[in-house]
Amino acid sequence: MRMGLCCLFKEENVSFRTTTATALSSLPRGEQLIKLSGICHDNVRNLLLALKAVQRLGIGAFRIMSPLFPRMTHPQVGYELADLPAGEDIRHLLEGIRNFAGGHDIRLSFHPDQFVVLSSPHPHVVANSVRELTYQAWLGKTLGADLINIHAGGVYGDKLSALERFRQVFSDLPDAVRNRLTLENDDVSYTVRDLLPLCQKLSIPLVYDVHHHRCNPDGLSQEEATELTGEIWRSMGLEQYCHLSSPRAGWGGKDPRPHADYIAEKDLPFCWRERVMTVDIEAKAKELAVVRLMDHLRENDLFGGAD
DNA sequence: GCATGTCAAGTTGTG
DNA sequence: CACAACTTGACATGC
Repeated sequence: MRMGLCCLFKEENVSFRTTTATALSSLPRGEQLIKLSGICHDNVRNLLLALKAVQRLGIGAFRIMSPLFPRMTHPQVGYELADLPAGEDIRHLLEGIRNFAGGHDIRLSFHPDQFVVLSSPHPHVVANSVRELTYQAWLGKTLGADLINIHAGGVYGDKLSALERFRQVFSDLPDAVRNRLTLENDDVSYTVRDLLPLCQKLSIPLVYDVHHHRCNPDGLSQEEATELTGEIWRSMGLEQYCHLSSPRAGWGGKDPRPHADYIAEKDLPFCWRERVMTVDIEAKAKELAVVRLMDHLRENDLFGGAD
């Protein structure tokens, strides 16, 4: 089992900067680009530090912050790498990051935020989403990240029509996006059972989030969901990807959806142990939570053959 | 200095 | 019907 860290660190001295469109708008274009250049340069240097920390800690996957290059696709203040004073340096660093990740077998992924919705009935929402995905696919190609994972989006009163809209948009996506796109079951709308037919038919890898499955059950057992989603990954020659988290207030609490600082060991599905797969750990204590879970598995000799 | 509210974008469920 | 949640730091504002 390969463990993944999501975006940020608790104790490692790695951080990512951002800026807002409002703050940028008050500057002339030249100063905007200088400011953005500094932020992007810092972020790329920190991404390399992040991967070095991940490698040192024995973590095998890393989810990259979507706004690594903040506001890059914004309609007013958007920009390209070539526009930035440090653009060439940044391009160099990106190449170094790809080599480091590839050389140390660190799997990289992206997880665009909630504004990326391909099933929306509103054309402008879909258009903005495709633009954002195109940016992330370019970044994925440059960095060697093979996965851009999104949710199926809104229901709009009828899941089947929403999924049909998704299917049509999906077929028209640029290759670089379509080759990386994966779908994940969410905690309110789309379950594994909802997504399986679409994913099987279009060969879209399905990221199985067991926490969302527990919050939003669909009649499938965890073993069934693991096997059925795993079959799609296997048929495409890819290592299966799953998500794991624990509820902040426990399973008896008011709302089980907010994530806890650490993973409760009993929340790791039994059938995942010994399985060849990547598991992103979604926990507030970040790398500390990943390391703690890996230590637990190692102490109990539950890590499978790969370790 | 420090505390606080806002920030591009969508959708759902709660109050 | 308005608003928080999803998530985090940067920035502007006001004391």
